[in-house]
Amino acid sequence: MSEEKKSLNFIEQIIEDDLANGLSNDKLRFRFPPEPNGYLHIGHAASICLNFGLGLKYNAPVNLRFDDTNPAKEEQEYVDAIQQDVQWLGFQWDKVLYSSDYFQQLFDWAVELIKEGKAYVDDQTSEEMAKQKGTPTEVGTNSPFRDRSVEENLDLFMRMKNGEFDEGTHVLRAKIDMEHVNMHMRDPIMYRVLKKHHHRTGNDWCIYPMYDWTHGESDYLEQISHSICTLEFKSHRDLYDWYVDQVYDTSLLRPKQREFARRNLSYTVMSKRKLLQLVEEGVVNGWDDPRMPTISGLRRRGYTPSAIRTFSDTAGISKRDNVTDVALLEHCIKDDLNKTAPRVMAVLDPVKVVITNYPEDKEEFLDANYNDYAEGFGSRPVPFSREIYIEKEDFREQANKKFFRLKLDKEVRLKNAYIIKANSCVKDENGEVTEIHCTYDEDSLSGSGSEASKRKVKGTLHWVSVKHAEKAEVRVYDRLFTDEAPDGHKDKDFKEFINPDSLNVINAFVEPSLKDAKELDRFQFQRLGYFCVDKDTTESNLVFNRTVPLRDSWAKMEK
RNA sequence: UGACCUAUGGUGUAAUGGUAGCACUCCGGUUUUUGGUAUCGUCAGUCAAGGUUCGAGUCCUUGUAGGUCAACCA
Repeated sequence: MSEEKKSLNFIEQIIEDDLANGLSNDKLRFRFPPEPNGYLHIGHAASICLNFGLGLKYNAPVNLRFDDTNPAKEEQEYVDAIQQDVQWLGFQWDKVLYSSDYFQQLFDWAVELIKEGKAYVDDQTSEEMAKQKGTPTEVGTNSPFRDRSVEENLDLFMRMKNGEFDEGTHVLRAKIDMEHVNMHMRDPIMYRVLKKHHHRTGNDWCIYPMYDWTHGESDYLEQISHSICTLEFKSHRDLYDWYVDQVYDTSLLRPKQREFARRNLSYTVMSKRKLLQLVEEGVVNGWDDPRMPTISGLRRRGYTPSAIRTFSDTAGISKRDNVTDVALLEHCIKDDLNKTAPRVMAVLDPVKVVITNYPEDKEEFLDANYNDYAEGFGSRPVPFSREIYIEKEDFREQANKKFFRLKLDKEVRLKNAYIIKANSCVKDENGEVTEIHCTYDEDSLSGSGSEASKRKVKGTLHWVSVKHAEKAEVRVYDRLFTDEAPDGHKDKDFKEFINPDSLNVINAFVEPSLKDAKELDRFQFQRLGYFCVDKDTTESNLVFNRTVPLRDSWAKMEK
């Protein structure tokens, strides 16, 4: 066995360097810090796989920490969904924690900062403060309240905490440097008044800490060694370090923030705000609509955790902007399902075939493997009778040699059954073929071992017996957007690129063995693609989602 | 007219001063009772210009292009 040397990504490189410089392996600790204000998507999966993957690689704990400092947007529903998604992806956290666990500690530290003259209460409006903030190219100016006495600041901050002030009237600010080249260092807000009910702390607080003040301190409290986030937080790093330095005890580990590029996928959008918009405006049917790039949407669509993990690993991480081809994601799920999904037969666009030399009331149950090319899948009986359905596109009255499906006077193999020959067809007033009359070769049954069964016939078709067929609703999905980067246009709104045909609902016929299939059972519909049972399935209505179609070289040739 | 980050085939990523590799996509061959799978192969890349070096995708300089930063969001 040759040991394949796998190169390290740049985050692993940083960790290896830290280890080489004396950080002991047992100090390694990571966290995944979602804000519970929306559902997780495939971009988050990159972060989840990265952080939990590092935990696995270095045998280090990984916390799931909800960054819940803004009660105006956050809800328990999201907390629950996020936990479910992380677990479904196959990862095990060390602890579930909440930034809100640290509200008291954060408050106490804030009081210390005030006492040290490093924080002050500002009474201005946000507009006034924005004006003083300057711009990236112009320095800011000091607030008139910047030099209040410690006593006054302490008194005001207590009154903020006690609910004496209305929202928007007072904030606590760190006193850093209004002329700093990094705007985040220009006296950032630490606390604002928010008289909102919090999903965990209820009405205990009416002041809430801001992200920057909370995040680094939370990392420090949990002794996170490497706090990994996305690139847009790069310029927050100065502040992160400044805040940590205010409370840092040198006997403890000092966490460090490092940033990587968020993962984008072609033909979709990845911002929570935009996804929420699609949900709220009814473009899709909820966060778990199978067209959504959310984890729950992909799950419902039929994706497996393993495929998503493989995708994340294969796509890798770096620090440059990217748009990963959705074909890579599709490749990962096809590759997984090809190895795991049983093969069954379903006809999505049926036309009736009558086998004229097959007895009227005869029926047979043919043994059909769930997978002809792999062990362990077993088989099931598939009913055959005089009338069957095949796909409309699998028949042509006449066609050239390249079309090796059913055509008049030519033969094809019916998968798991007999070789048939088309003799004639019936058409309606529009010239549409409504029925095809065939004869079958009685000795040609698949697997019978007879001479006739071994005959080489170019085409093989899938089919379903008419009188045994189960009706099923099949939801055929296409990409949600027609543009590769729908939100990459400065002059156009992403919604202008919504694909009007992203959902096609079909009344199909499936083989009877599928009658008892359960939610999330995954199958390959022979020659068509991979499908899974949707949660909308009821006793009387079987519903399948098309996860992804099979590669179709014939369709490409036809173009 | 600032600071910071990033530039490698169509896409995503390796190469840690020493043969530019892998995966996906595309295209073609072989196999095939799925026009699937498998397998073999083709096309295709270091942003530019200087410099350092025996040797530069990698280091330096200067450009160019893209991105980020001015929420009481995270």
